[in-house]
Amino acid sequence: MKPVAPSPDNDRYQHQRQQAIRSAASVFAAKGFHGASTKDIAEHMGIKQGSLYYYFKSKEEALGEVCRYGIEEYVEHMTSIAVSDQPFESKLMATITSHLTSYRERNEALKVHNDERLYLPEEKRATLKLLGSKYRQQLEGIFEEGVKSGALRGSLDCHFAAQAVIGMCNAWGDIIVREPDLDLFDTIQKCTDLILNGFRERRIVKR
Amino acid sequence: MKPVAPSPDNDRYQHQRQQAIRSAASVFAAKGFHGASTKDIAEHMGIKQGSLYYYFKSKEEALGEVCRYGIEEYVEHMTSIAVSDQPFESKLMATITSHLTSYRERNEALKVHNDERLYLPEEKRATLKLLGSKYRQQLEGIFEEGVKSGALRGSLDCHFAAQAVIGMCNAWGDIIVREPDLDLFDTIQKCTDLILNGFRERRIVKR
Amino acid sequence: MKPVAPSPDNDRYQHQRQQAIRSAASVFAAKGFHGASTKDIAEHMGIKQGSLYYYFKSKEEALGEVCRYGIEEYVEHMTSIAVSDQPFESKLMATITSHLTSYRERNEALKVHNDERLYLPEEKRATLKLLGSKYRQQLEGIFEEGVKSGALRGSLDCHFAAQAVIGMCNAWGDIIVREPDLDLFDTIQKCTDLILNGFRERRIVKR
Amino acid sequence: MKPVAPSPDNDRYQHQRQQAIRSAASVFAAKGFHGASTKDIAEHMGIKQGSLYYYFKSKEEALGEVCRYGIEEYVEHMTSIAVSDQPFESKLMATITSHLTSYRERNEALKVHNDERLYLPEEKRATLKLLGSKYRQQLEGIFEEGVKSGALRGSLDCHFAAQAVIGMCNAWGDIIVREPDLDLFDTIQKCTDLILNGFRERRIVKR
DNA sequence: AATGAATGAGAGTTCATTCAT
DNA sequence: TATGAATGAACTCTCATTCAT
Repeated sequence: MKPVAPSPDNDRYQHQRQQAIRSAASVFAAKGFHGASTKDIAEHMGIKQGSLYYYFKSKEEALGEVCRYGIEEYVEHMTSIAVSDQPFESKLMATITSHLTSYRERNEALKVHNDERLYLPEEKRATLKLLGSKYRQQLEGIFEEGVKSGALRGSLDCHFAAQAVIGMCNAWGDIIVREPDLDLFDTIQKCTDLILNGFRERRIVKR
Repeated sequence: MKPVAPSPDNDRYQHQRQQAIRSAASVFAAKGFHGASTKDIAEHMGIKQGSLYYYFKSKEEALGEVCRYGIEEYVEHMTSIAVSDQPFESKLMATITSHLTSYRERNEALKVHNDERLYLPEEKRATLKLLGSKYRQQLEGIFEEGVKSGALRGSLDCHFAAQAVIGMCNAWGDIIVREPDLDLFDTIQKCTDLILNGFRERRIVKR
Repeated sequence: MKPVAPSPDNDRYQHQRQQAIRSAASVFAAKGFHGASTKDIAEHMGIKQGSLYYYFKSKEEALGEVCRYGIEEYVEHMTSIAVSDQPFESKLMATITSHLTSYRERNEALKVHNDERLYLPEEKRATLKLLGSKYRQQLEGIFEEGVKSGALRGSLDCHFAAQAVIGMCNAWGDIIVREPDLDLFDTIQKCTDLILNGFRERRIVKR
Repeated sequence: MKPVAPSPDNDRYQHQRQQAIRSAASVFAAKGFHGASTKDIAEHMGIKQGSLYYYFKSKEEALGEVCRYGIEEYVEHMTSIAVSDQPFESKLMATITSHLTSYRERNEALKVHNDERLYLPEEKRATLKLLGSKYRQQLEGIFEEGVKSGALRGSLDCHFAAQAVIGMCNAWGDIIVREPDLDLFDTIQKCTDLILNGFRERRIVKR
């Protein structure tokens, strides 16, 4: 009675809408928001252009749904890592694993979130920003734990570190998408190692 | 060299064309290739829409010119770093400085190259790819030197390392654009430090 | 009579269809034929868009029914006035009363008839025109009686007079709809007075 | 430099735009705002659909311009009648003449104003309402003079009278548009006569 | 060297209509 | 009797592009 969308409890409708979101994610990821047409999306989904509007009020709403879908699960995953009872280094690796796996496996919606969310109206962007901030803050918390436990240097700027790691993971994500032959597990190892130890040769210091 | 344009030797023409490229860079950076209109570009430049076509054959050509302009200088800079006679660590820092400075100071064309070049036809994209590869290879070379000199660990995968650093610099570039209060020099320091030493506490090992 | 519709004798069906006509009248009156959507009508009636087509073959048929409904009762009323056995002045006042009352009380279908019937196909418009002409002719007849009885000037062009009175009543109808505080009875008095006596000061002529 | 519209001082542009307004008036008058398409208007004007947008920002702006054009000259005419130095009866006749002539000669924009202005946004409607009110008030003033001079009955409700006359003129206007053979001058005479004297036989009262 | 004017292709969106259920 | 789902045509509007001047 209250929702405007047609019979929101209807399973069939929900299922089809989910398909529509996935199609939109795919097309937006490939061509960008402005470069993609609603016809492209409909065709990808196997329906006619006009029928898309049974599931979305507008192209922009489709973008909004894709972005939300892209980041939501992702943030949930991070939450479960953050609250878990692992030592710092495991949490870091779990984060990187989650991030890169997500890129490789259903990266489209997340990529759209990262690249195209600026075309959303201010209001929706604010909602997404909250989710993104939550993600960053949780990662920040993990770094703070790491400092406390002595695993990380005391001088570390945890805010900057969290931002940097997110950015790096996105960059690595692009690489593994671009080069499908890269071994995922191997890459995760390397990335974690880089973040923890850097590239420099360890000098053994005698005292 | 490609004297299709009217009075190609004319200085005034070349100057105006350069202005047009800069305007296009600015507008493409702000709105994306498809989101920007030729009218936007013309207005930014202070001429009328139709007059743009005196400088570009098409909107796509404008994008091509912006991308080339964006990456060219950038690669030249890297070349001069690579062939210079500094120790490894200076070269690394010079690279990061060049990258981040470029983002903060006239990042627009470079940003367009990074984000919008996929809308170029295959042919032009190939040209740009060559330039990008050259950049990466030079950076790779720097890392190889670093390994040889003992500054970097012998186990380092220099190809991956170069890709990673480029991606990281782009991510950091986004951050410093997003947060204009960040101190540029300070950030450069932190980034170099992270790449070299990682976040981990250095354990002093006695022997 | 035109038993294309399912179960034409069914009382429930007829009742629902009448509701549909009233809803259509309401929506057409508010938004105009082209400005109103079948969804608007269905919502006003409390059913779903597609279900309207159980009652109407097309949106146009709905318009046709509304127009017919709007003018039919109206003409019937005029007929009963015309054949009644009152003096001319009572008939005139009864006509105006009927017209203005109709506007104030359930003017929607009549308003639709007046404003939107031109969107009907020629054929249906002809039917309505017949009804309208009948109305006008009956009014014309009343005026002719008035002339014969000496109540009206012998020089009166009864055809023009009937047209004029209908137009004036429509105009007054709009006014009383627009200004809901206007007293209906008072307005009827003024209108009748204007038609009979005009605005001019009566000069008493001595002989 | 300041105006957004292309070179508003340019004569050619202004002339073409005027043509566009006239075309829009014609098409809106025939089919109503929602029933008319921009293609219809463009075709009527002899240009292509998209080119219309060189002269109007939107279909709605076109409607606004038509309505303004429709009522503006009309109100000006009334003003010149109101301030003129004629006796009451001449002013009344001049008003009716102006109204009916306008309907017959370039009735389209005025008709559009009367029938379709409700589709304008509140803001523009307010502007038009001012003009309409001015017209009515001037007519009201004419009636008040008539009462003062003794030409009209002292009991006359001048506000209602002005509204009524406007409504009646619109109704008559529709009639003369519908019946092109009607003699314009003759009709004007009859209408004036009706308003002043009514339909009733004048009884000569002896005293 | 630059512009005003026009175009045509294609975009997003709406909506009357159909039909299986 | 009524609906959810889909369609396709038409609509308003945008925009890259052209060209005479």
